[in-house]
Amino acid sequence: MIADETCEVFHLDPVKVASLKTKLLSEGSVGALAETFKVLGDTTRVRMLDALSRSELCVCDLARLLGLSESAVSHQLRLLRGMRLVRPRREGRMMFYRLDDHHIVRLFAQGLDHVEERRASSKARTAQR
Amino acid sequence: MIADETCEVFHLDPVKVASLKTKLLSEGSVGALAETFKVLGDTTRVRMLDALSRSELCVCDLARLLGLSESAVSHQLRLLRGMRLVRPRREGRMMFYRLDDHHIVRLFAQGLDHVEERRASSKARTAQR
DNA sequence: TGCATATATGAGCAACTGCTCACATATGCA
DNA sequence: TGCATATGTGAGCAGTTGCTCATATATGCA
Repeated sequence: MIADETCEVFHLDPVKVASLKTKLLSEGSVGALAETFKVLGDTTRVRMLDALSRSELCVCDLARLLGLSESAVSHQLRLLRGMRLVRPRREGRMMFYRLDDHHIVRLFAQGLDHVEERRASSKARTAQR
Repeated sequence: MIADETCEVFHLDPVKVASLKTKLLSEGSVGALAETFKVLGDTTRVRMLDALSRSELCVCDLARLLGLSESAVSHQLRLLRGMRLVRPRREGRMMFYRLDDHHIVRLFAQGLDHVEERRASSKARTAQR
């Protein structure tokens, strides 16, 4: 067989394949989902969003609280602003940021559930040995 | 001021800063959360997990279904296996994979909610102009 | 207006990621 | 055992990411 990339034919029932294809997420949904998760897939941004979900903070305080440079924080805030996850509010020369999308809090909570259960089940698995 | 990295003093009430610090997610939780979201932050893996959430598939069919090389799929499956998101089952020379963690499905659903709402509110914002 | 403070941003660099290509491993069957 | 098929994996490369450093912009105040 030449088998360039994949096998020539589906092993799965072709009818099932066709039905599967119609159920898959659209390209747009996949892209949007991945983009959202990608933003959340970085410890710095998770820490920033976590802090901002609890209190509105100026750039300087946020940087200091998390032990980051103001520049790094500012760059990340720009990204988060672009994704409409945080919202700025000017007060004199300071910019106060806060969470603009509380879905994030729920996603964090759900993500933590996942993490916790994974930890618990891996413990159980270790204990069995 | 020398202002090396951040401002010298918090602008926020020090009492509030102290209370905020105790509420923040632990280092471990932050790391685990970011790691989880990072895995989901890639279109290839989103598509793979989406497909596997609907049907158990062998590597070859999965590759063909999504238009990817088997090698690429295999590499990603290794990653997903390591994170216990998918589970393999051997049948002859074929390996069938399926979702091993249905939290993922809920995370996807929740992520899509977020995406949808963002889309809706941005439409509303455009319409206002 | 001129200077200090607070934030934003562009360039550039080191680390990481996801793919391909070549090859290794594992199973079924003649 | 020997060959074909199905999957797994290491190396390497191009693209991306997150940081720092230098500098720009914006605001408050004397």
